[in-house]
This record gives sequence, C-alpha cells and structure tokens, in this order.
Amino acid sequence: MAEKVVTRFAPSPTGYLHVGGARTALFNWLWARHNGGTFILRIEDTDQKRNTPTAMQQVINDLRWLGIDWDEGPQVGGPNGPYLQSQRRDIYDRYVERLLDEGKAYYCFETTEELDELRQQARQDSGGFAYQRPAEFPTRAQAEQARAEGRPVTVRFAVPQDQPLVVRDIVRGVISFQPGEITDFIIQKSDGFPTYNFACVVDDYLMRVTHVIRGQEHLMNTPGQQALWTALGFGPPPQYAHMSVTVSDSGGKLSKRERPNTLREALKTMADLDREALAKVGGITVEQLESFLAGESTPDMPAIGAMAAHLGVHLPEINIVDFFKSGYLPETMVNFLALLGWNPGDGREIMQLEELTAAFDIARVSKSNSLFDRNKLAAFNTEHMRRVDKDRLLGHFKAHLRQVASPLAAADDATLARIIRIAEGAQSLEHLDRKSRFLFIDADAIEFDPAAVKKVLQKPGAMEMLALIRQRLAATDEFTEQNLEGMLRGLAEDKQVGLGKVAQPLRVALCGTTVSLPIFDSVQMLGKQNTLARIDATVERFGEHTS
RNA sequence: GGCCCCAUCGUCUAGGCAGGUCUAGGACACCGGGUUUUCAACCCGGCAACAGGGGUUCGAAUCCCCUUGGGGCUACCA
Repeated sequence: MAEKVVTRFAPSPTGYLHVGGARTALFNWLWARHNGGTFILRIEDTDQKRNTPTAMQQVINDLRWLGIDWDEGPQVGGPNGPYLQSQRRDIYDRYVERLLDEGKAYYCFETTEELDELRQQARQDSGGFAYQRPAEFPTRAQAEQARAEGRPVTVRFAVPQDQPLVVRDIVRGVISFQPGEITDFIIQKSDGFPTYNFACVVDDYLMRVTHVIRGQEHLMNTPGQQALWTALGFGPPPQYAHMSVTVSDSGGKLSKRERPNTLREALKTMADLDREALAKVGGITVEQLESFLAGESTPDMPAIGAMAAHLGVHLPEINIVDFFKSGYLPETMVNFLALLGWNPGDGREIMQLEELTAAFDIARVSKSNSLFDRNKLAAFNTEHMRRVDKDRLLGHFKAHLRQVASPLAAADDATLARIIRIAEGAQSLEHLDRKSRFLFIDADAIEFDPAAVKKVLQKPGAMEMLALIRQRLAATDEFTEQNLEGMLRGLAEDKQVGLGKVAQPLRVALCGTTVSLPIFDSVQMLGKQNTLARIDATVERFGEHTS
C-alpha cells in the first residue's frame, strides 16, 4: 500500500477566492478525499504588501460554502502548524541557514533598481536574464556589513547547473529543462520573509504533502523547487500535477479585471451619469471615479459591486461569492468546477460531491485549457435546483436572500418553501427572488416595466378585462387557489379567449412585469385586499391611455 | 525576445497512452417544431469538429516531425 495521500490548497490571502483558486482547491480536496487522505489548507501570506486582513476569512467562508473542508489548517489546527506562513519565519530561517552553511545558497546585495537594469540589458542583448552567480560567495560578515550600510540583503539558491532538471508531471508527463534555463532565484527577501518558491518547498516537506496539484502558471517554478527539495535533503519530492488554465468566455484568461472593465464600459455608454451620486454609492470620491473611468485606477471590489448594483449593470461573476450572490448553488459550482479540465470518462455530467469524489482521478485531468462557459453553468444550476433536496434548497435560498438583502429575507419558511415548490424549473435562486419580490414590497414600490405595459396593458381589451377580473375577484369570498383557478379559467372560457389574455393583464397589474410566480399562486399569496388594490391602482394609472 | 505547455463540433469534452469497431459519441449553446397562465422548464427534430502540411503503416483523430494558432512563465507576487 502506498503512503497516505496528502494534498494542500495554499492560497495567498490577497482577495476573494475566485474560480481558478476554487478549482485548484477542489481538485486537491477531491484527490485527498478520493484516496481517504488528508487535505490541508495553508495560507501563503509571505508578502506583506499584498495581504489583506479580511481576505483569509473570506477565502475560508467561500471554501466552506462550497463544502470544501480541511483536516489541517486555520481554525481547525493540526499536527503540522502553524498554517500561516507568516508565523513560520523561524522554521524557514533555519533551512536558509542550512543552505548557506552548506554553500548551496548565497547572499546578494543588489537593489531592485539595479536588478531591473540588469534585466533590461539582458533582454536587449539576448534572451533571458540570468543572475551572475559570484565565483566566491559573500561571507556572513559581508552580509552584516551590507545590512549595516543599508543595502538590501537577500539570499539566493544556487541552482545546480550540471545536468538537466527533469520534472515528472502527472498530467503533462516528463518535462526537462536544460542547464542554464533555471537560474539562481531568491529564497529569502530583504525583509527576512521567505519567497513563495522556498516556503512552499519547506512546508510541503514538513507537512508531508504527497501531491502538489496547482495551476499551470507554476510549472516553470517546479524544476527549481524540486532542486531545492533535493538540496535540502528532503528525499523524493512530491508528485506534481499542473492543471491547465481556465479562460474566460469573454476572451483571455479568467481575470478579476473583468468586473471593473465591464462596469467601465457600461459607464461609458451612459450619457447622463450622475457622478457625484454614483461615487457616493461606491464609497469613493468623484476624483477616484473619474480616474476609474479614464482607466487609470480601479476601486476595490465592493465599490465596483455596489456601483454596478446601483445602476443595474450585470457584472460577470469571477469570485465565488459573486456566484453566491447571483443565485448559484454550491452544488452547481462544485460540479461545474470539477468538470473544468476533468471528466469521469463515462459521459456523466451532473454529479453530486460524493459522486465526484468517488470518480475523481488526477490522471484524467486534461492538458488543454478550458473555457468557462457561463451558459453551461446556468444549465447546470437549473438541473441542481431541481435535484437538490428541498430542505437543503430552502437553506441555500435563505442564505442567498440574506446575502443580497432581499425583501424576501423576512418571509417565513413555509412561504419560501412554497415559492420553491411552485417555481420548479427556475434557473437560480436569484430568479426565484425576482419572481416573488412583488409579494413583499409595497404597492407603490412596484415599478412598471415599460415593455410589459406596452405589450399587455395597452393592448385593446386589456383594461376591460382587468375590470371584469376585479369584479369577479371582489365576488370571490374565499381566496383559495382552487377558487381562483376556477374563476379565472371560467372567465377565459366565457370570453372565448385563452387563459393568457386573462392572466397577463392581471400579472402585470400585480407585479409590474410579465414575469412572476404562477398566476393563481400569485393572487392567492397576495391576498384579496392587495390584489384588488393593485388592480385599481393599475386601472387608474393606465386606463385612460387605452380607451 | 527566451523557455515551457497545449490543439476533436460555437463551447465543454469522449475516443488518443495499448492505430482498424469513429460514415467521430454525449452535453451546453444555436435553429426548427410541440406543450404552455408569464419567464422558465419540459418533449421531439436539426446544424455542427479530428488546425494545416509532411511522414510511419495494409490502415491514423489516434504514433513521429514541421508550420500555424492559442496559453503560461520570464519579480525581493504567489
């Protein structure tokens, strides 16, 4: 029996968990669970400049929402902690010392500017930049001296250059790099923190990680990391699996920039934009807004989201939390993410987490890039909306309503459950919400959709029909679905028209649009009083224009 | 520029590693029809692909090479 499988997801807390990160996390989780192994969450917060204080919690929330749990990591502990790299400084220091002592790493004193210059020069001259390893490594005393003089002191790993570096990748096969391709890289920054390439190797070793599953963008780091692993005397390196990149259906790599870019483009098409009001909504200054419009800067995500919501601009979902807000189910996300570059090979598509876990095989991960197809995602969501256990769906629905601060959030469980039941086939929780809002807002807050008014209310006979409906409704004592259905169908029959001719004007009168819950339920749930009042208000408002 | 990776319908892909059963299968999207109290959903039907060129072979989507195209990396970021 092979050793126990240990995988890890190692995000840097620089922002929300996005699609790419979630997929990486999921693949690692799936592989660990499939093998009855261990899944570790490790926070790679070694860049003091980029870390956001709230980001880690946000990533944790998103993972939990997806149903991805971890055996070791923040908030759950474990035998190999701490799991925040910023708290492991002493550990990294020890290993850096070791390499220094053994002559496998050396001090450098160049400033960032000097390095930039060298790099620029190198690019002009030939191809890639290679740091010139000194014939003799600086001594500790020299490093002290440099530090005292205010020079930055970094430590570089002397990458072995005597033979090609060969990486065996589970998804990509054997890849070899010629000597000289992988040059000496920094393992300890001048602020004393380790770099990613170093901390990651040390931690994977100490945490006994057996499989490193990550994005293709790390492929070029792998030979160096592997060499480091060997230099540190860590024994056989873990197995690597580099997944392809997920590209956006709007072209290019799926990137967080898509959201601000979409908003900016939308803003440009708006002629009478109240910049002051908009800036206020976003919690930014007018200058910041101007700068954003000019493409010079980008406000943070919450500001972007708030402004878009205010203007009714739909932004493409990128972060996991965006999908939550748009009414997608975690079941959908997990299923769809899993199929981004992997499939069970037997044609199954709609699968639950348990099925995914059972079927997942890292060796079946595809080499080519996959496109994030939002159409297919939507179709998947419809399917999961239908399949998910109704109680569970109710839980998801309530969480979603709270998240988007919907007026429906105040509704009781029975009502919400009923909405779920009667709106079977809905694409998302957001659709459910939209279709039902008219029940939970005041009559005067109803906004009439101009298209609906034109298409339905201003059609000949519509107002007369409404008047007739009102009459019969007023005469109906008990507002049961049965009574209402019988009455409305009877009316259609009397008038020799399809039910649509009756239902549509009524629907628009009640909710202002042509889209709502089924009409009998709509009327029943609204109640007699409200229904009559809304019909009256509609007749009063639109009656004159048609007759 | 250099290095590395990838290449089947519009999209996700099955098939490729063990060449023939592939006149290339499924799903999403799209188009047409049906159902219908709205939006959906649902049912039926249809369109649609092995990037190009060389090899190897009796035979290639499958193996090899080149071209083209796409992607990634090229930081004291991860």
